[in-house]
Amino acid sequence: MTPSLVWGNMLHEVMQMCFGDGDWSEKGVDEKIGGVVSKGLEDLLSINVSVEQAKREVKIRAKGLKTFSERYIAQEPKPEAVLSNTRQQQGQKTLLAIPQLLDVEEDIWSPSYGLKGKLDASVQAVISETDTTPNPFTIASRKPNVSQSESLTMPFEIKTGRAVAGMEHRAQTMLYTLLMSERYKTDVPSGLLYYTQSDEVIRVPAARNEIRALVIARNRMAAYMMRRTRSKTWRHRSHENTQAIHVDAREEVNIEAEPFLPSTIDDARICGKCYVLDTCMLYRKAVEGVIDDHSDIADMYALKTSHLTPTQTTFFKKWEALISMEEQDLIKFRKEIWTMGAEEREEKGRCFANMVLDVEYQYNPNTPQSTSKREGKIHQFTYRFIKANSEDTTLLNGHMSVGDAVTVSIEPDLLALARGFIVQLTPHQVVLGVDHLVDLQSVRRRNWLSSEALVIFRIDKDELSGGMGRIRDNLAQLFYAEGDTKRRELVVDLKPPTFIDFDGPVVSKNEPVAKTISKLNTNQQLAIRKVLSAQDYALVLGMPGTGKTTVIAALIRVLVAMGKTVLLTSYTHSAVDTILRKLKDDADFGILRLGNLDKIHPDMHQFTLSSLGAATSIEQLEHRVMTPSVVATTCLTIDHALFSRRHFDYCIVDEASQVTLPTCLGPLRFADRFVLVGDHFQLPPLVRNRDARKGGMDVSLFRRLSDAHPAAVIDLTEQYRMNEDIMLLSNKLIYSDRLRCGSQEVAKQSLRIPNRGYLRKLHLGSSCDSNDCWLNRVLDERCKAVFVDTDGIPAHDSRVGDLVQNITEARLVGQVTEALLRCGIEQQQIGVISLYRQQIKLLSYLLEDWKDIEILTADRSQGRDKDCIIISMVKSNDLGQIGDLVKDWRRMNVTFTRARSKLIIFGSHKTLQAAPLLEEFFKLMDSKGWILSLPPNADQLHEGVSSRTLSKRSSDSGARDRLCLKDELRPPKRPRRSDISGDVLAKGRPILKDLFNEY
DNA sequence: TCTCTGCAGAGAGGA
Repeated sequence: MTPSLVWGNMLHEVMQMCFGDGDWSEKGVDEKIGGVVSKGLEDLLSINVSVEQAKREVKIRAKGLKTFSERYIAQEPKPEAVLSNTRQQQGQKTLLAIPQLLDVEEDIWSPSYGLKGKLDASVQAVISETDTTPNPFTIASRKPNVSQSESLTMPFEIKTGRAVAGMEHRAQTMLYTLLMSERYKTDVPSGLLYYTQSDEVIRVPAARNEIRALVIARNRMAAYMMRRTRSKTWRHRSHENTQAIHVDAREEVNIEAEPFLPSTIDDARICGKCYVLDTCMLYRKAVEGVIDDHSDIADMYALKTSHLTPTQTTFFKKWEALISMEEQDLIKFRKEIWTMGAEEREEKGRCFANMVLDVEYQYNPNTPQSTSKREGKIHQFTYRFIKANSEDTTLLNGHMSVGDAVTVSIEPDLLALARGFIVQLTPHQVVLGVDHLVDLQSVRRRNWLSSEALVIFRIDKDELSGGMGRIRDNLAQLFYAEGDTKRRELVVDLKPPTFIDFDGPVVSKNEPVAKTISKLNTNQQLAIRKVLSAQDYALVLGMPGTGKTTVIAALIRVLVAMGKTVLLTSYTHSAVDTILRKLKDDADFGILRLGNLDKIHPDMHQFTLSSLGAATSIEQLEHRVMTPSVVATTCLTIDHALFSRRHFDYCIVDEASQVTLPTCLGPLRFADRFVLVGDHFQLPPLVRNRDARKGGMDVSLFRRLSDAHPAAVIDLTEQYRMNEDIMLLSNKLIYSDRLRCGSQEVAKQSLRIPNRGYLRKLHLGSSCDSNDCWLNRVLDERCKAVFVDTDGIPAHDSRVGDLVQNITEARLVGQVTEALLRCGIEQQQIGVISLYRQQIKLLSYLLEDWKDIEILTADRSQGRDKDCIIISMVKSNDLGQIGDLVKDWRRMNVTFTRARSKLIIFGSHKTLQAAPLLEEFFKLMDSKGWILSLPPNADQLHEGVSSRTLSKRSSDSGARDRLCLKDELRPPKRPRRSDISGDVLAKGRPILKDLFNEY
């Protein structure tokens, strides 16, 4: 971020506002500048400039706006409204008037041209020629010499910097004519380029030969990118033929990334001024392996890269390749938005096709409005969409869930009309928070439709690949000449971390802190002491329930009491908020929570900038972001302006065993020392691409460092969560008895049922024998861990496209849950877990009326606990298909260890016992007599339970009226195999050369 | 064998 960038940004916005309201008066412009500047405080913060100065700077640059408007904003061209044309011939004079604004900041994606762009303004302009001499423009538009006025649709590009029309500006404007002609379905023979410094408007003809050259250049660049992604050169040196199996063979995997970029320009003058020089030279050295002692830029090259050792360049090369592999899996989905019809993609579960805007919907947010760009710039408007034909299938079948990023489009040409994410999802409607106004009338106008025409939208899951760019940057930051040398040595070279002697117990003069510490057990106190003695980093391995959160919270208190600042991060929002919850009530220091408001837990909104209202001065904002001792955010959200100004004493990364190495690196460079907290017996980082996984991308930094330096690790083994029955499972199956109960109280706890009367009532006049009733037995206080075997019913799983669900099991879970609640258990005490997303959606719908019951996937449940956990294992079939998810013992470990007093697992004994880990699990459960086999029709025995759920639902209003479980939970449509051949992809649209999509 | 997490991002000038 540089000042001129910021002023440019702001001036753009001011001018766009003037275009919008037609008020170009000095007063009007001043007011707009005031508004824009106070909205952009975050930018001012990062360049360290006051509001007053910013206003002055923008004002100077906005001086010409008045003249511009007087000259050009008119119905017909005025004599002084000169339009320059760099290709103009002698004696020619062209005049311009802009009578109408069509749009500002229009986002246009064009699959036909393989281009995207964001237009400063789209205008309807009148152009008159006062000379009839032929010129390139008239030739380009193939029109005869014109002397009269002509009304044209044109892109209007604003340039606030250098006052000369550079090649890039012309090229950009020319490509915009291409995009615009497609979106407006009309000829766009030229574009407008306005330079604020010189008050000049230049006409850029869409010259055919130049556009052709640009598209060729675009394709060449795309070819380079594709060559890399298609490259078969990432070979893994196979160990299959060798006898020597290393403990961690992945370290031996050799990844060969071929050079994939155009060769460097090697021009000292050009390269010396280039803003990507550091990155360019790093790739030249590490990936391309260029040896250069003679070229024009040899000195520059040496300056930027001679500090790198072979180990370091190899490390960079390897991780760069891993990131690229992983990126492939994202690009794969991403290109579908460009090439696949809505219905086809809906079948794959990544699109809602045939949607219409629900015009009656009014959004009523109960969260505070965001005040800063970062906290929800994307959530500007809220809309509800419903299926055009209401009898269509439910929206719950598919890969799209609340929180997912989406794009809203109208086929064929209005792609990505708005972008945003899912706020709410029910079977028949979806609520979106988006960045652009969705106005039906303007859409109809745009598509030449009548004012009554039905507008059909498609809502696509958007695979944001932006995260990849960030982690690439994280990685590169380690290797730059001016980069993070300390982390380079520790992470790449595995330099041993140093610890100073730290004698005696941890004491603090601060009384509350002393009290906090005294409450910790010996183990936990050791962990704190380890951190305090660490000069570089410390690793805390916390087994389930051992109080990782407590230790982190205590650690933060101790550090802050010592006058230290702390950057607290984790990969997920929920983990960050879990720790803040511990600090929430009695922290006597400042806490700032950064991130998307819609994703931050409502209880933590008090720590966000929004909760304070809009800042009125830069000093106020500065105070708010620079002074809090603790800043909390996710690993990926480290692009807030404050990071360009602040440096912390400590960075704590929670759940570090779940974060990939380059992601984890991100926050570390903003602090002197770091603390990683995790447990590699729980879930590893999620890596989609198989090759990337094989190459070792799922080895977290936590794992890398703890393997290399066991002395830096401190174990937390005393757990305070599970009673001894529940702990037994994890201890026998995973931790080899290392886990201990922290107290007798914990070991013996059980879920107390306040009111068993409900169960008696349920069985009055029921066919179910209450003495032997499965519900009765499951709810018994002595029953602390139980596997409820559904084989007797049976409860088969079913598929929805790629997804798996189990309807009967969902209903059983519903019944137990309702029984628990009616017996007096609080909603907050219950958590429901399944490994499968589709099952989660089903359960969420069934248990919709109890908002405080948490329903989580196994992966999301990590770090959480509840008094009573109900697990739905889902897989139940005669083919013995168990799926990979169950086979990962780390995932099973997580799900089993979430419960404090009662663990109820529903599943098919027969199906699941085929998994080795579960086989042992069943042996153990059996030996303890903890397996309960359900009788046939167990799901039908307690009609009172389930029908109540249903009747309650059907009394609700709206689309849900039409629903009943049978309908809602009906078996899925079998997905049709799509026949992809090149020419059907773009529905007849011309793809010039769609290299990027490989077709 | 089908699952899990986050992330806005093209363009704002430079010369």
